[in-house]
Amino acid sequence: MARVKPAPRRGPGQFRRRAAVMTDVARLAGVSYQTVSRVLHDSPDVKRSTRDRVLAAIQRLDYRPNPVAQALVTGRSRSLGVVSFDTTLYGPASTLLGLEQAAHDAEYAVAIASLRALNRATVVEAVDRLVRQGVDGVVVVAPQRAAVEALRHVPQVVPVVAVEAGPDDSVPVVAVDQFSGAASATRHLLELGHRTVWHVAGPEDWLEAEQRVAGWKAELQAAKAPLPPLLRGDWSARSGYEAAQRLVATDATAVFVANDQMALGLLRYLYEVGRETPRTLSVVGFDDIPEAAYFTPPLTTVRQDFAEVGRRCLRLLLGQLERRTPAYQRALVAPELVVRRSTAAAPR
Amino acid sequence: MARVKPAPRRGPGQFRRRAAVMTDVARLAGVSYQTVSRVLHDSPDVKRSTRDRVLAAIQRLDYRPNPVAQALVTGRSRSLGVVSFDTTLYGPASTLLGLEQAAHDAEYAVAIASLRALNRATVVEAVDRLVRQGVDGVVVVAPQRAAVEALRHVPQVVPVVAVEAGPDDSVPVVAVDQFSGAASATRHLLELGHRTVWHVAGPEDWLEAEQRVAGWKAELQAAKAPLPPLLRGDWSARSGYEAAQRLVATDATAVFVANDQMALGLLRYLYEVGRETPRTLSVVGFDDIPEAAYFTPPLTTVRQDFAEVGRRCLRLLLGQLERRTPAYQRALVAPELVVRRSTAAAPR
DNA sequence: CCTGCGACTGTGAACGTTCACAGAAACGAA
DNA sequence: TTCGTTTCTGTGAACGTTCACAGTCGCAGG
Repeated sequence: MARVKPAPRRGPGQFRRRAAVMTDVARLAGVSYQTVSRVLHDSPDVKRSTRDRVLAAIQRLDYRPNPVAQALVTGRSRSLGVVSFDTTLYGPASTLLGLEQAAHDAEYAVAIASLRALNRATVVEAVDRLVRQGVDGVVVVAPQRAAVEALRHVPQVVPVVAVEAGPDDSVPVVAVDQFSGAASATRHLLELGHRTVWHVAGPEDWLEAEQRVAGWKAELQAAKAPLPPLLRGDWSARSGYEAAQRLVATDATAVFVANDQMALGLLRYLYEVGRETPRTLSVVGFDDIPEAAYFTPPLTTVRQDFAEVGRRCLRLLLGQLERRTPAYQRALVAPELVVRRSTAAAPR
Repeated sequence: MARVKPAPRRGPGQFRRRAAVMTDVARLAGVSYQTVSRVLHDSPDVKRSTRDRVLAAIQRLDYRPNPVAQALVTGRSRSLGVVSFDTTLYGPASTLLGLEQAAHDAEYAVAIASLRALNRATVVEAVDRLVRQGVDGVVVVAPQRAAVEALRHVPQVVPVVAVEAGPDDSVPVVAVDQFSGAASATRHLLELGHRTVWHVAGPEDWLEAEQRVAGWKAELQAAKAPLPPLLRGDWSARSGYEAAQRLVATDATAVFVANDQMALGLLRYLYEVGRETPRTLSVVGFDDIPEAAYFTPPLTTVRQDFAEVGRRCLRLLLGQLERRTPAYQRALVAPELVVRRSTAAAPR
């Protein structure tokens, strides 16, 4: 609980009045700097009265230890690096947010490095940059195959955990269970009586996209439903719009779209050509972006708890940091189907 | 250009092989650490041959200066702090991204601090946290009145610049010109022959919302159009949906909505009640989120160049950093009207 | 009265840099 | 030869902490 100080009003141009350091506190309290340090780390062997004097001096001078100096001597900075690809997308942005808040609670600082392009070199460079900056651990939020691939080539000088990295064991991973999410979306449509379910997938190099494809396929197989050809998009609304053009030429009555943006584009096309949703075609999305409830019609979708993903990442990282040994684990966060009005019973 | 090194494959559990430090380089090159330091800062007075030897040693040992040590001794960390409120929103997320990339180009690291709640105490605490962490400057991306208000109470130990802070002079500000954006949206509708334009505003405590209201009002006045009552939302699609309910009870033929999400909700309601857009009601949004082009109908909106905002912030901050004196300036980024299909000539 | 021990406190060095200065070569000029 | 310059290079201290150790003090036991 950092106390908020009363904000000395100063004229312009006067930055950086020298802050109190440990020796200042020591002098004021009439002890050595070491004793101050001991009080700070509440070491048991400081006499009660001494501790109180030191504490008073700290208060009086508004002393706060210099984290840079601490980092230099301990080799630990209490800071984490996050490398991410496009934090403008809802998923990565939410994960980053969850992570930052979890880190804050654990008193860790967060530094970011965003990638302009995604490939081995950029990922390695970004991690390297963060490590040199002195972070204690790195989280890579880059759910593309290329990122995971790149992770294998990141020198392991510091613990690394990946987010949404698919089934790869080279690094600990935290992910939403895309497979089960896709399966439940598919199952929902099947249970509404649709003979089968089409799928508009995300780009092949995105592991989440592939996991969703797998979940969809597995569920169809389990239900012995025919497997329609796969349609591909690139996550954008535009690509959903285009997928819809192909879709309306088929006898599809239900489609599971790999994210909400594409579902939006698809809905848009359906509307343009007068195909009523959900009467003639049921649509399920994925992500549950805040706008999904206001699509036309409100979108049935699969919600991912990104904040939880952030928290789990931190937990994994901290775990590694403490025992100084990498934990090859996977943490899976369960997604949740949110039924709205874009899905209905199959037409007959 | 950080060279990417070949990634030594190491077994699990072996973090942190000691990295080379300056004395290692010095020893290998047969010079003193000071000479190495000089080469690093390319000081003119190092003999050519010595420089080459040092450079070779640096290369050989893959030496990189330790930024923590540098920060300790120079008092500068080449890092920036960004405090932001909700980076899940498109605007803040894009600004953050632009900022990070600009910082990266200037070889500055970026640390983030996100606020869970927005008030004086949280803003002050966040800035304070970043400063203690050792950042050289802080950017506050929190376009609410409370944030700006809070900024006045932030101890000025370090340069601070605000994003979208409205017309307040206590701190340098970078902002998109909301006023002119709103004016051009309004003008567009007026030029289509609408008698007047309604407005669904954002929350009162958001300065951008107020600026947009002002721009809208000014344009109506300039055109001597009647001023309809103001409708308020909270940026969410839900609130746009609710505003629409009030709107359809009026004779409005054109509405300027303060952001795209609310416009989406509004569009949704209009559709539900069978009010055709744009035939009976023209709608303009604000932001141009990536999905806007896929709304039903594709949304006419005002695009904000957030990346540019990020770049300008950095420039301002760096300026202050160099001349050690705060610059009370405002940098205004021009927005751009993007006409799509949600606007049409007034019905007659 | 000394010794030993626990409780507490202080000192010196280290972390990896930069800064301010001092020192050594090299070289031409007196 | 000696000196003064110029050019280059090295030394010591500092930044603000922590770590490992070495005190000092009071008091009980022999």
